[in-house]
Formats: sequence, C-alpha cells, structure tokens
Amino acid sequence: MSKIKETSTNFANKQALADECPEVYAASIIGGQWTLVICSWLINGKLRFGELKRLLPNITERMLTLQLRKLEENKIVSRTVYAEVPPRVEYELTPIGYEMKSVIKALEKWGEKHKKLE
Amino acid sequence: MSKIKETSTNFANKQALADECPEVYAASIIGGQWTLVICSWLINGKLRFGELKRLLPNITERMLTLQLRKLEENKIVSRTVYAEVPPRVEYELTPIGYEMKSVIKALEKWGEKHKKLE
DNA sequence: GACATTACTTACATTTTTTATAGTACCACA
DNA sequence: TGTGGTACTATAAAAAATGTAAGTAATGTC
Repeated sequence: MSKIKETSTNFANKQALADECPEVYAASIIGGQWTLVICSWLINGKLRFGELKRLLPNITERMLTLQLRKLEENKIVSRTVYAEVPPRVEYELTPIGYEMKSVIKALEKWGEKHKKLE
Repeated sequence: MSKIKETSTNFANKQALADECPEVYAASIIGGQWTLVICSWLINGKLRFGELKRLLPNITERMLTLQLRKLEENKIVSRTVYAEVPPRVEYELTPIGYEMKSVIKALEKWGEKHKKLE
C-alpha cells in the first residue's frame, strides 16, 4: 500500500467521491484485489493467517498482510494475537464486517447473472 | 486503459479470482474509480457524454471515455450515436446494467452504516 | 547449537490505473 | 475566413497497486 500521496489529484478525487456517494465509499473499502475473497472466507468464521494463505494459494504474504491491515483499519476484521510460540493470530469479521454479507450476496447474484451473458 | 499484460502474475490472479468467485467477478466489472458514480447517474435515465462530464466535474474526458468504453464492452451501457453536427452521443444502461440497482442499493446501505462508525 | 514453525517485515521491481495536456473532425453560422 | 460546440484521440507522465525475494523474532525440540 505504501503511503498515499495526499496532494495528488487522484487522492482528492477519491475523497470527494467517497464523501458524496456512500456506494463509492463502500466500494473503496472493499475494492482491493483480494479484499472480497478474504471477507467471503471470513464470513464462515475466524481464520488464522496461515489458513487464509492456504485458502488463497496465489496471494503473497505481503499482499495478505496489507489487505488484512487495511481491513483492520477499516474495522472490518479484528485481529487477535495469542502470545505463543510459534505465534498464532486469528482474524475475524467485526459486526459491521458480517453485515457485508448482504453486499456480497448482491454482488454474487448480479455477477452470476452477468456471466451468463457472455 | 492501455493494454493489460496478459503474462503478468497480476493478470493471472485477477482472472483466477474472477473465474471462481462471482462476487469478485462483479467487483472487477464495476470497480473502476468512476464506474459506480457513472452507473448511479445513468440509473435515472440516459445521458449524453457532455452531461456526464458536467455531473462529474473532476473527471477528465479521457477517463470518462475509458470508463464508458469499458462499461460498453461489458454490456452495461449502450451507446447511441446520432449523425448530427455537432455530434450527439447518448449512453444508457442495458437491462443487466439496470439490474445493478440492487448492488448499488446494498453498497449504499452498508456504506452509510459503516460511515457512522468513524 | 542447528532447525523448524508461524506471522510477519523490508527493500525493491513491475504492472496497472489515473491524470495532464494538447490535439482532431465535423459543419453550421457569422 | 473564422469561431463555436461536441465527443472524442494521442502521448506522456505521475501515482497507486501488486509482486518478488529475502530476512526477522521467538522458542521448543532434536
């Protein structure tokens, strides 16, 4: 993710759009490349870092970390660290995270319908 | 959009995800920076290129064109050119485009709820 | 003391997306 | 001849997102 340039036009545009349209705001939060899949998995219950990694065979650890951090920042997942060795960290959706279910469902439904058009 | 490199890992990952998850597939179609706003406007009825431009004061003509082209490719909007001078081009959602309404509604609702958490 | 395990972090490279700026074609109308 | 309006296109550059490869800390077990 690296820091985002707060002086860029791009940043201003994104801000303005997210401010005005809740749907764009929502999309900006769940729009990362791996975000939706991660949430889709987590909707079935909490998972450890390594479990997620195994479920998403092509994701790099860096990307997984970045996405989880962003989700955490946005209060969509909670992170619990167990003081063990080797370490154990569990990720779980927050209440608002679980409420994404209706969004995911709507996207799924529309996506399936759209796919049939090809 | 400039051509996308079909040999990149990124491309492969995107493909694989979209293939497996209809929700990710859907997100990949409507996930462009301006896509959702454009569709939100069009859901109220057809609009001309210039009208869209005025509704989205910060978008560049290039971006508007690119997004509309992508939406057209994905059969979400239809493009009607009138052989007049000066030219007139109208954009309208297709049936499947109009069906995005439920997705937009779900995003809106969740977005508003999430925003209150801040 | 070497090794394995887990959940990361860091530095760097590449790819993709978005923005900036300046054109173009068409013809009516002055 | 020149200007105006509309919907674009071309090219370059900046910014953002993603990927690659290597390394770290902690500690129980061999």
